[in-house]
Amino acid sequence: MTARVRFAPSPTGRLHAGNIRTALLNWMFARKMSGDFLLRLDDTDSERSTQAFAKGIEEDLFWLGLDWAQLVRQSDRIDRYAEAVKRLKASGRLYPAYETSEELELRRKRQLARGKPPIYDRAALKLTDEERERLESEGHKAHWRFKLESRDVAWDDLVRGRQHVDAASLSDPVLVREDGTYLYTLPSVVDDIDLGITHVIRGEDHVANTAPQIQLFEALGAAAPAFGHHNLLVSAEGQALSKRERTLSIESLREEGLEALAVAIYAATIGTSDAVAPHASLDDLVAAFDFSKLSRSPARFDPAELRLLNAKLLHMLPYDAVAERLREMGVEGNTDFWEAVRGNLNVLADAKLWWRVVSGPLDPVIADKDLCEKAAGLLPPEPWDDATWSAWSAAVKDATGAKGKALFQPLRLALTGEDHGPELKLLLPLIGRARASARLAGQTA
RNA sequence: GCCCCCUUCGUCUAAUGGUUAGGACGUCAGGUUUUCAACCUGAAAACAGGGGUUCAAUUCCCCUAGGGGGUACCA
Repeated sequence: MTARVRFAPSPTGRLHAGNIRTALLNWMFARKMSGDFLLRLDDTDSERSTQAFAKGIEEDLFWLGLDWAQLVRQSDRIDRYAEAVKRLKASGRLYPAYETSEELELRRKRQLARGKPPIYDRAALKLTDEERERLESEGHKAHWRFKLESRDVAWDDLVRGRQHVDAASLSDPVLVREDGTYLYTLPSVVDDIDLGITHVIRGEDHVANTAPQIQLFEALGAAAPAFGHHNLLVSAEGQALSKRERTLSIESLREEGLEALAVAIYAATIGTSDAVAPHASLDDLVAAFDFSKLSRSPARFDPAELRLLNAKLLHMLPYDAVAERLREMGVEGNTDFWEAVRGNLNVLADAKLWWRVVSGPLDPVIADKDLCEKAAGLLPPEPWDDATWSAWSAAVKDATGAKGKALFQPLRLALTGEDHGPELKLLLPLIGRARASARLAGQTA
């Protein structure tokens, strides 16, 4: 049996770091098993779901390099859910209830105050036919609850090992609202059955959901898939990742200019025993991937650490990997240029700065006028290569008596306008004699 | 309130009833670059606290503290 997994975000916002960790884990598992990775948009909540968010999610995944074999929208599958409801009603597992949510909330608070677990008391189950009819005739509409079997539900979790949840400690989940719309649990299970999902890989926040869902799979006559619940991400400060955490949206990380690969490696690798380190591609990560490497405690998502990884990744990337994107940003340098400057980049767009340094125009900074003038006079004729710099700078040293920092800083400042950067040995031939000469004279070039 | 999970260098983690508790990132130092960055080498740096069990506990048990998750007509 080939593995089939799914990533099922609800399009009620853009993807954030925590979401893509789930997506990545699913995708990598599918890759490793040569299985299918499906994208399922859980858009049954028509109030909060939007087309724009759905589009955004697809964009984010595409950017990260996660491709899906199939895209499914729950809003297209309402008929299937209705059919499942019919079957559950027929088998007596779904029962109507008439409490309002305000009423239920009040009841929960009372139970809590008395130190009791806030579990639904199944009052609706005790309603007689007459009482139900009266409620209906008074205009009350029913919502429908799934009647749980009071027993221990166990499964072998892919990451957490043997898990037990006592269904008796859970409320019977509402599956259908008064207005006929469905709550997460039902569509999710129906889809997993219809789509032949073999492994459900999701965040730890779903552990308790798994028990009712396993019962639902069984009530619908299907075998439950395998489950794996990964650790969640927390902020750099160690606090829970808020769903509104704008700074950690994938969109914002992309806008910051970070590499998709760095973001993916970071999100997939923190909280595992694999080192957070650059890899040439996502596939390099797949080979080493294993659920047993996931920690069971929350991992910190630290943007500062991600930026460091991004820089390290850039430093090892070959020219071919970035050539097209460099051209798109107007950087026409070739391999020589790339290899000279990549070690000084934090984000790829920094290459634009160094491209301007080698191709102009640029305002030089003249820190030592006398030295620069003498240096200009000593510039050898072209052609230049990477031996030119040391010969020339030695000549300048002899002529001026300047050495060390006093020699190199003024030259760097004049030639590049910056007080730091790639080796001048490599930069100088790229800048060329004409520009170097002009800049040493304080002219924009 | 109750239930579940977790706690090892600053961070992500490895291992183990007896170890100099290992690695990676960061930090610091040195080297290289007659400058800076990049790069190379090295160093400092941890078993949350308290009780047990044991010849021996970071490892097993209990308690406390802290963190995370759940307890929805959210997903």
